[in-house]
Amino acid sequence: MAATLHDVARLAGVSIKTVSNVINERPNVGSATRARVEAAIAELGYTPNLTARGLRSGRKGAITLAVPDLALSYFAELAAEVIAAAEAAGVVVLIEQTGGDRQRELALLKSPRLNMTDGLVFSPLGMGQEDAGALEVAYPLVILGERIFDGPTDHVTMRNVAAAREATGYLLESGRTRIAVVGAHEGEVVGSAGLRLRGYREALEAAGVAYDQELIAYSGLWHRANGATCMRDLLARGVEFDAVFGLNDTLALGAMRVLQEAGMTVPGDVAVMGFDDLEEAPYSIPSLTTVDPGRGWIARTAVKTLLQRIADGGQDRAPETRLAEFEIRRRESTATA
Amino acid sequence: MAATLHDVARLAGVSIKTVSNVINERPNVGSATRARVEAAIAELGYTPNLTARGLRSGRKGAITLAVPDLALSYFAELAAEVIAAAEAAGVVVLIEQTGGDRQRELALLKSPRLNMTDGLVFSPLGMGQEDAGALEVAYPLVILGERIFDGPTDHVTMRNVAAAREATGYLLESGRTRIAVVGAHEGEVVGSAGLRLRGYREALEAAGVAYDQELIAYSGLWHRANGATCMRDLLARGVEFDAVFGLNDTLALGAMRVLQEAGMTVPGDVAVMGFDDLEEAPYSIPSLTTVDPGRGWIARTAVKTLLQRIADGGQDRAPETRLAEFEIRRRESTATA
DNA sequence: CGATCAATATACGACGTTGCACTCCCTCAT
DNA sequence: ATGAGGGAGTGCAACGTCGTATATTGATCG
Repeated sequence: MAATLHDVARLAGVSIKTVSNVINERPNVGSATRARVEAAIAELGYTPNLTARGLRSGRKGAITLAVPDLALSYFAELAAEVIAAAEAAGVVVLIEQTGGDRQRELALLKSPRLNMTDGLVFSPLGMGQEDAGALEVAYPLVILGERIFDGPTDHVTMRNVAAAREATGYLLESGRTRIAVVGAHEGEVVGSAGLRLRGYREALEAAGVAYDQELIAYSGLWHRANGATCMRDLLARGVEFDAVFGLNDTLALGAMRVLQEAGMTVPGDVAVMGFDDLEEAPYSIPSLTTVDPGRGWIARTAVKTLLQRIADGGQDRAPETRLAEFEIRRRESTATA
Repeated sequence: MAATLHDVARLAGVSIKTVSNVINERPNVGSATRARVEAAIAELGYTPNLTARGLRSGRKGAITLAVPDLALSYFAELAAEVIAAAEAAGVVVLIEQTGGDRQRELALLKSPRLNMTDGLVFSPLGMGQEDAGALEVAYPLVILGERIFDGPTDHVTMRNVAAAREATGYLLESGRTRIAVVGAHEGEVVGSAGLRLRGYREALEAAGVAYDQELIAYSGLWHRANGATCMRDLLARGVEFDAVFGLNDTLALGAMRVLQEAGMTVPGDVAVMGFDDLEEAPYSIPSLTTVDPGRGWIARTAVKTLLQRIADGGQDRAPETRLAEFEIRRRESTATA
């Protein structure tokens, strides 16, 4: 059995409350007493029971991170940074996977499991603007991503429209005019797909290039396989293009593979642009030009914001939206001759 | 404030214990009473306080998974499967990252944070056989990987030697005789690198091909960049080879990129074999032949074994080692003309 | 019709911790 | 000498749940 405060108190010859005070570094403990208590703690190998502490104090020292799926690189890298940021603040992270399924996401928001932690960083994928009401919850919540705006909670996200506009603009400037899009979602307005497509259209418009519906390839989940499928579809339809904008890196890499299979050269025949700046982007062949959306900043800010809310307790400050800065990472896949 | 058993009991006009009995589906609750209690639960939106339950019962319904880094694809995909398996058993997963650092790993094993969960699935990377003693801990522990054998705990792992032998054998059978190895660890005997290299040597021996030290490229962490570096090193040294065995997929992909940069064709000039069967392996160019080491099975088995130990309580059954089956996934990177 | 028994429901305390309110005693200014 | 001030340490209660022991009820049986 693990030692308790009682055991330590008995050994040190003080009250259990004094031991508690030593552990929590409170004032009003004499240095001799403190030393005695610390010796007893060391001797018994005492560690505080975090469950009991959580019950008594209401603080658990843990947060939940909910993402669609850790097998999707973007979310794995995001999770890695969230865990690191939380650890730096002395907090642990519990991870839930929703599969990007709206029902599971809505269920998660009401799950009793959440009361195991002090708050939630939530990256929804299936929910939409119409579900904003479901974010009205009793615990601290920070949402990520671009499925819901102006919700009742803090929101940390990236500048999708501006970044996609700049990415597209970069392709246009380097002389490409027929830019295919891979991974669009039919009819979507908000959501990463919708917003990035909007940035794409804005850039075309600014450059006076006509938007051509033919160039848009639609897909479901942003898996590599779907990027490949989109590209096969474009090729099968015989659409002419000299550049591809993958709405994320995974799609871009899948598409690039098919392009090369089909005998086209990148960037010679076709330039390829991604979005996310995954760890693998510099190592594809050719290396992938992409948008670094500020993932690390997003993770750190989400954690900081959530912990702030938790520390604030019940006070209702107005919800805030925080936007990460982005940057185009120029690599080989868009090089000009 | 969230409702408690007391609130429900008051509303339903029964004792708090009866409510508890309803929630825990115990017998000896009349159906009329049960209905009344359930109505009260619904009306108040009561959910059990898991912290209090954890304190009282000693079961928290959560496990910890400790891995080096979620940004490493192998561990991200492993974590995804561990979480899925745990969820199926109604258990949540808390993730710790150790950075593969021996000190942090040792510290984690003694961390008070672990008492927030019921047990640990631990994938060490920095610890070695000499640290086996540190695995003697008071909580249920299942270890993964190949850093420590015959330790005091359950162990779930893959058949590294056999799989590497078969992978190498496959290259030999398809006519390759000068097989470079990427990602070896100098002097390592256990550990994935050491074991896979041993499998490689065994296959060479079985085929009567001499082991050539020149063909082995060493690296630290199995990042893509290190695969690239190894390959640059091999090319710089002017070593002749007609195949590359990357000790994992990430290394193989990094190496393959450099090969192609250098103007060599895969699999024409050089065949490339990986290990892990990452989600991206089928989508590289060319698609990567690799060893599927049974990651899903490992995740499920680790969770099942841990939950079994937890359910068993203090009984000390002898520790067991469970080995996953592997399979070679034949793809383009090793095709023969 | 009273005794017996199972089914149903309850009361009490404990899990290990921390917040609050308290006592004691020493110091220091008046 | 007196009282204010505050450092040091204590005791009690409570967080919300569940296990154990016990009380109550109604049904069954000889």
